Amino acid sequence: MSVTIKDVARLAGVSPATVSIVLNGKGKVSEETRKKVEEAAQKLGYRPNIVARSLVRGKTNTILLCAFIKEQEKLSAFYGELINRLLAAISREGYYLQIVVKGEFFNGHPLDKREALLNIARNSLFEGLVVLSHWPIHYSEVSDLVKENFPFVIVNQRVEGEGVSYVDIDHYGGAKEAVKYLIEKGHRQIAHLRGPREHRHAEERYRAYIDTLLDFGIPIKKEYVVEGNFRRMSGREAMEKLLQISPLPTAVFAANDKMAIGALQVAKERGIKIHDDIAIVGFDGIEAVKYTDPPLPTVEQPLGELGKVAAELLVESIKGGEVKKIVLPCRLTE
Amino acid sequence: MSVTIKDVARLAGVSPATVSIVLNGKGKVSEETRKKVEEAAQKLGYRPNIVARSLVRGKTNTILLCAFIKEQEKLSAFYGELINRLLAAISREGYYLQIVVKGEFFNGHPLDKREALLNIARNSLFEGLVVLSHWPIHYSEVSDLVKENFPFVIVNQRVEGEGVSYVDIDHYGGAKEAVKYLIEKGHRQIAHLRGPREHRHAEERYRAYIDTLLDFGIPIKKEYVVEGNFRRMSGREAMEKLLQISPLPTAVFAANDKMAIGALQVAKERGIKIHDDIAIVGFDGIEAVKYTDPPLPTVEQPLGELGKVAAELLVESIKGGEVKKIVLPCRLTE
DNA sequence: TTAGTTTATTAAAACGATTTAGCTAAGGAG
DNA sequence: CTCCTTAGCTAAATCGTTTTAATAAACTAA
Repeated sequence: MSVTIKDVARLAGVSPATVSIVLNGKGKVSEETRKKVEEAAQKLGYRPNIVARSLVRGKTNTILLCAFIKEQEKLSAFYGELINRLLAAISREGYYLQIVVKGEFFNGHPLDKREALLNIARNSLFEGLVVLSHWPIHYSEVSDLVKENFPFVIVNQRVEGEGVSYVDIDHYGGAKEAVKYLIEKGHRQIAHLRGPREHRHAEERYRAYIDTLLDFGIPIKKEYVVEGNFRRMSGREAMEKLLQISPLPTAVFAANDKMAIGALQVAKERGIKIHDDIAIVGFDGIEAVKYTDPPLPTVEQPLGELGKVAAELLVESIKGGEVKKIVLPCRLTE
Repeated sequence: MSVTIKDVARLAGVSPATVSIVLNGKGKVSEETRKKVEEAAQKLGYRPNIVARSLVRGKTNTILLCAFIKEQEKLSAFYGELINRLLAAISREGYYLQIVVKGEFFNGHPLDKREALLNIARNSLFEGLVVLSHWPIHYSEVSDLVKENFPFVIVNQRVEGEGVSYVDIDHYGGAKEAVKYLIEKGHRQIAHLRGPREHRHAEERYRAYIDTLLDFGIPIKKEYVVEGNFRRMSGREAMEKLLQISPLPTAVFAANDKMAIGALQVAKERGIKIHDDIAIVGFDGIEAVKYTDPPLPTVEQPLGELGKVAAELLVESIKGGEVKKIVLPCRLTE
């Protein structure tokens, strides 16, 4: 079938061992045999079988990205940038990337949280594991990995405890920036269009909203906080509720960009001038807010950075370095 | 180190062969040994080493996605949906996905077009190859794959000739839809904001623009065609040029959404009413056009479908089925 | 009883590389 | 001349499975 090291050896008139030595550049060989081997390999178009190499070396140089995200969610719409940078960073270190998404098939059956991590690790196929999750992860779900000393890094969640590396985004800090920005623009009647209660990020952004108002001595108005579900339509509905309150808020901090866009649409339909009458600021940094009229300020999540740092942490962990817990700041863009 | 089949065999008091037979469900074993083996495997938490299995079986069940795209481009911004569906479809068939992007490292050195395809194929690591490319691919670049009978499918480009499967999008047809839509709305002064000359898709969309006008007996005005580079800013510049022409066009067909958005912005700044004074329609179906004011009609590229069909073609090809050339229609959404 | 068949199990080969340990020949030191 | 070193090469073991062919035991049929 395909060309093996034996074929090269035969053609070059040497042993397979010699071929291996020449092609891997280890050990000593005479200039003459080196040439013979290289020519033979060239002529036959020989490529080493990576599987065989992996078996004997005991490593595949592949890392696995396990994405636990909602089905409907596009892995890439949001995490595309993350994957790009992750891929770039690990490929530079000589690793390959394999991706598996929750609900999809791995080793025969659909990947689901519990069973997966440990099995995959034990599988011994991968050098390391990147765990990207939308839902909080409990220490017990990764303690086996820690025990086996299997390199992994958690992305987008924080898991305290020994032996765990993670990189997460500072939603609290980012949200504080957003609210501060509005306050510094002179707003005092600031509403918050919050995300679902069960969503950790929504909760953090909400906390930041409350804390920042308190920091500046601005009284909290309960009716200024309306809950949405992160989708545009819920932003519309929430905005409609807000517009019935008097005094009208002069600013809205939306917990994500989609809801901010919904709010903007309703406001415009009512003839309310964005920025002048009501300021709106979102969160996430999706592309669409650049193209609304007017464009909306937003708190940009450093998703690319997330991928890059995840790669760095993982590679360090593979090399036996220490685990690290990193929280990346986000910044507000207008 | 890790648990091997020998460990299981020893604990169960049988030979490794028996363990393999039990765990793979082939061959006959007594109920008694089956139990012993299963218990031992369970107890030790045994997982077969996939690398070893792959070596002996001669297949890794992994397919490789080779993305030849521009560096700055986000693999995922545009192709996210594609990858999602591709991944879903192949994982259902029991295959894993590995991704490598142009410019990133593969097997030691940065992946670049020529060398790559054949080498990778010969590598024997992968069951099949999905080639996603932004640039036209010449038959000679894949003829080696054809010769070696290595399963592959080309996505986003058309390569005529024997032994080649591809799935592409009907840019010409989609663009025709767009122009027809404008004509049916009563427009006769239709401008075209075309993409760069060297870009195949831009060229096809341009051809469709010309052909459709001719079909309807509408005279072509050379000055109504302005070239941009697919970026928003060039859409702005082009629109500014168009607005100096008299008679003013009453409609603009932009070769992509970003340019359409740029055009929209300029028009709005000049106080021109979109739809009433000037209709604009874009191409691509990016999310942002849903949130402009007003939202723009666009020709949606079925990127998810592209991924799904690619997977189907590839799997069929792996199974020894015949090659197919498929062109997917796009549809206009308002 | 004997030959033939079926059943349950396993020894050993294979997959294709890498790596270890050893061998030969040549060169150098005494 | 002998001993030691070194350079250059290779035979054979190894990685962890799967699979083939063989074996032993048990059962069937005549």
